[in-house]
Amino acid sequence: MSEHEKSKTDPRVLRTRQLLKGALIELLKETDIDKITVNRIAAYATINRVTFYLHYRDIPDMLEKMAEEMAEDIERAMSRTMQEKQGKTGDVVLLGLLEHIAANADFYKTIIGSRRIPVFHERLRNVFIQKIGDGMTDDMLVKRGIQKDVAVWFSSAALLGTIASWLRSDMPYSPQFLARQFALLLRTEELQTED
Amino acid sequence: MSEHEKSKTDPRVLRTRQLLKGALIELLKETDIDKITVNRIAAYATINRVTFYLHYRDIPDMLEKMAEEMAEDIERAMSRTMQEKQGKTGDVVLLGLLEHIAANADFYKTIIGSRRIPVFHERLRNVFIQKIGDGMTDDMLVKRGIQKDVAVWFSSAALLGTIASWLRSDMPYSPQFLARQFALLLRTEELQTED
DNA sequence: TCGATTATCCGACACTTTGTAAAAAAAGTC
DNA sequence: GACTTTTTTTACAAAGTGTCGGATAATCGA
Repeated sequence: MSEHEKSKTDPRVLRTRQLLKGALIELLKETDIDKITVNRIAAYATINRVTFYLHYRDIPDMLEKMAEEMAEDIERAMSRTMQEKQGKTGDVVLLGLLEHIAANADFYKTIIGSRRIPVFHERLRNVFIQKIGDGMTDDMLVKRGIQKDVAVWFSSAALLGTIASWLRSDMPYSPQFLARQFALLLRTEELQTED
Repeated sequence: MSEHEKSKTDPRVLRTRQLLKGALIELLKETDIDKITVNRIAAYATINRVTFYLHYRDIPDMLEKMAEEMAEDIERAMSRTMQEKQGKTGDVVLLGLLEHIAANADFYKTIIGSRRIPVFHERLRNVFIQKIGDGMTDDMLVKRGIQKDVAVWFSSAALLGTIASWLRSDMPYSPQFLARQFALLLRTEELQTED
């Protein structure tokens, strides 16, 4: 999906990791995570099984590293739209996020849409929690009697879960529409315009 | 946690399953799910390993059955408060749900608070999706320009995720307080006072 | 281009886990 | 106490795991 290791890295390790990660993604499309073994990943990637252990400790370790890369991609996508369309706040970041996911739908559908790989959800939720926590001013909540941490839990879970459901049902709505729905449901607009 | 098999069932199978389920819960408190084997469950439960296979196909199957039992408990807890305090709608069900979880916090903290066992989240989300979908009237949303399925995705994910975070941080708020926070965040109140 | 370095492949090893089988022992039912 | 059902015991084949050491191949630097 993206080039994380720039130059300097031996092209052989690049190729190997690409093949292994690609193999895992493909296997995840047809098989449950529990049934996936190092054997099968290596076989699908046409890489020797021993070579796998030169790059990852085990499958959970591999998933963690892939989740980390995903988080970097996501954060990059969000900060990019921040720079492009400065002035507007939250909504634009959200739109950029959804557009990035839609653009790589094939990838995200398998790892986020799938219900059985918690690492990616976990990692993504942390990104959301941080972003949302940063963007949430106290006075937005206090006057409504809402506790900040509860609001952060709530919003990040809602965001993550809605995206997952959206992916699972093959994205019947456009990123623009969904971003608008979020705004309505979280009533960010009224809070911004009011008093 | 609760007695699902009433009489009629051989006390030996009751005892065995209780021991096995208890062992799994205990192991989940100290070990990651990936590291738990049938061997260790049986050993902890002081049950022969072969006996495990007389009750469950494998560990995922065992988790599924436990998730199903949890769902029954949850639904029972919700419909119970429905009967007790008739008249009031949504909020009371929510309160009953949170109180039930708080009462069995030890159990729910390990299976819902834990980030690594998707089955329970999955099963619980389905309960929420159904309940919320049933209780949501179209005109509650249409006039706000919100799509129903999006609202259901959003609310159930928010509910599930917030409960998970609440459990993870050792329930710093009372069920009453949290139920109120939900009402504020979902602005169900304004919607209920109408018609 | 050549030599040095580094990554991958190959065969092999000990170990754990899995799921199943058949028969004996134990516990529950009537 | 006889009968049924569950659990235990022992055993087995198959598969997966993680790690060697050495051979082979690809890459890098000069």
